[in-house]
Amino acid sequence: MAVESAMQPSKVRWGELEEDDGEDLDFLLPPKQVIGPDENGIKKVVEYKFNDEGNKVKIITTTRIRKLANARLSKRAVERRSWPKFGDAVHEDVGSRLTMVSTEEILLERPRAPGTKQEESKVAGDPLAQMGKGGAVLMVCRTCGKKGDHWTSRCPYKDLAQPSESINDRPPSSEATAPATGATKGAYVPPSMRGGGAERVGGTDMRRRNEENSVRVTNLSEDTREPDLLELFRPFGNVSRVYVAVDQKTGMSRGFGFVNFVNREDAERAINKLNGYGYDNLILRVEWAAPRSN
DNA sequence: TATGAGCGA
Repeated sequence: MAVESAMQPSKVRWGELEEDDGEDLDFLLPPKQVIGPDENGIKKVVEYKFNDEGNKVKIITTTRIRKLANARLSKRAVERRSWPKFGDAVHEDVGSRLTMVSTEEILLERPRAPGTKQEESKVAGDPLAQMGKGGAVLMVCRTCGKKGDHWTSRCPYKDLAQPSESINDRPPSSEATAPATGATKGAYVPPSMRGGGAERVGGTDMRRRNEENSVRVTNLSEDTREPDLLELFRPFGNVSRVYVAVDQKTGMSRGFGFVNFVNREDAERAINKLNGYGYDNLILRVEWAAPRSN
């Protein structure tokens, strides 16, 4: 009922509607004839139609099919015919064919499509090596081991003693943090259970997401992504979160991001060292982030 | 140019 009648119109396609105005009398017409092509390459098609006034009209279409030998090819095309086979065609019997379907694998590199995430970004290779686009990749920093970015003397980490003992480097069940129950050593202890169930570790409430020690990084090049930021900041200490602001519509980086450190001192040293540091041909601005407005 | 997501009691 209601449903059926509602669906009825959608079954008729608009393209078919036009044929319905005026009856289709084509069956009254003689069939289409194709004559030739003859030895001169002339092909004739004879067909009949009704014109707008409803009169029968005979339509003859004459086509000349150029024979290849007579075809007026460009000089260059003729010349190509005499080329020896090359590429994949060398090993194949392709007759006089000049073109082949290549089976060569070609990897297309798409600039970040919206929706794709960090896996595609520079972290796949050595990010800093790729930074020295076109430049010699002979530079190898003896301090941090990065290639292609900077010499040892310019290493942003060069006068870092060593990345200060970061929490992740410690076994999770050190005396201070082991649960009172005395778990097997090496067993994972969720932060909320560390320190005998007390929620405070190092003065921080570990049950809440760590929004502390948030560092804002601006003037990022547009192809800097989160893994790149992590690479850059990790040497200063344990990073709890990296975030690069991305335009939801375009997928383009908005040129700034945030890095959260577990330890405030590490964040501070990162700010001191990386603020003003040239990265991807831009000068980074690194400073304490204001708390999120939300 | 420039201070961030989204999950669901």
